[in-house]
Amino acid sequence: MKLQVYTEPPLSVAEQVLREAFSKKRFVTMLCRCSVVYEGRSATILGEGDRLVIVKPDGAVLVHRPRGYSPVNWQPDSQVLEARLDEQDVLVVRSVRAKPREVLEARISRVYLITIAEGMEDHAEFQELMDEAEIRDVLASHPDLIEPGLRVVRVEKRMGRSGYADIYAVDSEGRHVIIEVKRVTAGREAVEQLKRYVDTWRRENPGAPVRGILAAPSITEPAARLLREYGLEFKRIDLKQVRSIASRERRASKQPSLLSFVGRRGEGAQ
Amino acid sequence: MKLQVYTEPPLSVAEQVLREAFSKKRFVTMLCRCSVVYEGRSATILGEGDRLVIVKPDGAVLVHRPRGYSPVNWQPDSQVLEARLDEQDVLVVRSVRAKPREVLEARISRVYLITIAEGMEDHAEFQELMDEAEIRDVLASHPDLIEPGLRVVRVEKRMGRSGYADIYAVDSEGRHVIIEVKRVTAGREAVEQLKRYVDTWRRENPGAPVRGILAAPSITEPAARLLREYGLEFKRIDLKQVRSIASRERRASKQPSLLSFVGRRGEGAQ
DNA sequence: GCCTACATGTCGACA
DNA sequence: TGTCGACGTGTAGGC
Repeated sequence: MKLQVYTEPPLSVAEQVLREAFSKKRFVTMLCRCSVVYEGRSATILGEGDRLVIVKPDGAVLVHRPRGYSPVNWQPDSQVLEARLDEQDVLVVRSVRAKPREVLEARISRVYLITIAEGMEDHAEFQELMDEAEIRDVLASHPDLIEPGLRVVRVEKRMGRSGYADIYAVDSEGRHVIIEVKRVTAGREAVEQLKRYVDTWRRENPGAPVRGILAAPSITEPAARLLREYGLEFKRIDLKQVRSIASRERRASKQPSLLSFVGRRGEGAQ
Repeated sequence: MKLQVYTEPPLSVAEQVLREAFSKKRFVTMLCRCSVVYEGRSATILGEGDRLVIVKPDGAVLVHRPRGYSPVNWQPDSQVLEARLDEQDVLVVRSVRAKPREVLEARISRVYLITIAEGMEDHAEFQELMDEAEIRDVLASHPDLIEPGLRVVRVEKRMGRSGYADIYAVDSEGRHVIIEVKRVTAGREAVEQLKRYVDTWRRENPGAPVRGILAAPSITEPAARLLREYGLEFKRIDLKQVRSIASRERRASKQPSLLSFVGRRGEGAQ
């Protein structure tokens, strides 16, 4: 990786440096004093202050204030990147995104530092464990975790136009069961989602008995109330248990090497 | 703002620099080669590659890959920040968040650049224009945009436990009208939200006629179908019109200076 | 390209 | 603190 560093460059120098960096699609970070104007789906104005501005090779732009996780302004990607000196000796960095049409402008009055990185190498795989799909798969292959005697018919079953039911099964008494899985506390929205699937199923299978089960580590009180109102059911999922099954089955089937990383420290979220 | 820049520091130097920066709550950016392990609400593993690591004074941590808007790993805030040299001469940066308990570890094999910023000054106001609240207020003060003869009774009316209806009004025939406002294309979720409010209202006012109107710039086909099914209505909102009214009224009432920024360039979304 | 649902979503407001 | 809803949500996946 090659790196260029410019400390306190005059704005005219910064302008040239940024232009070249943008055209050559470098990875740019800039500590500067700037104000920001954005207009697109919404519109925002941010007064002057010290910020970190990041411009990535793919045109992603991030403006970070000294605090917080979220960028105050950004562009997920941009097609046009410009740097120019304004009439009043302000360095204007302008980023335009085509669809939706969005414009972001940082008006920079002072540059503390610019770094230009060329040839950042990053081809590593990103592995996510315990996302909803994995929980769903564990439950599908161990339906007893939900209810004894449950027989899984299908995972990710399309429910007409309503979307996909996570698990579609038949219970010990032959009733159809639609199961919606959530990896976090289920709120009202999860209940509505399950309700939609059950309604769709009922419409397409008039008269046939069907149950709806919301499977999640927990549920909010209002959501539980709504669930009862709709005649649906809740099944608490023990994430620890699911985790241990998932990691065991991953160990048995997939890349055992990577997994050794996990579980070495920390005992997981409570 | 005071700035320290370290180019290609040995890991032992980087360790000391980071420790001091963390303890003194500096704003840190680091270009480095690292792998990342995260465990908390979920768990992830990221192999080695060149990344930008940001640590903010409040403990926010961001790890950015060369592409894309989203950080690949992060910590919205953290209570514990450590830097230490591992047995195998790897610089480990560990960030622990208390609630929920989440741990992020970057294992750094090489440091290209560290910058430590002290005293970043950023007290500027962030102004958002045309968020849902502003659209709602414009519609509330100009109900004719929704329907002639509409009389607004209340804005942000609490609907039992269901949440808040954006606008609560009475139409020209004396029927109650519940209006849900959306800033963007309304999907199924918006329809269900409105339905919930209308249902709640009906339960608390049995027999009284009530209408539900979804006011949005557009609506997805499935959502429109669902809306009809529920006996609710859709009213298309002309964002341009709302925008011009909002900016006119802002100009008349509030800070006219800031507003001069907006509208100078760009003609709005798409 | 539309639509749906997930996300370590984050964040703010309010009961 | 719990719960809810907005967000310029971003992002992946299906059709």
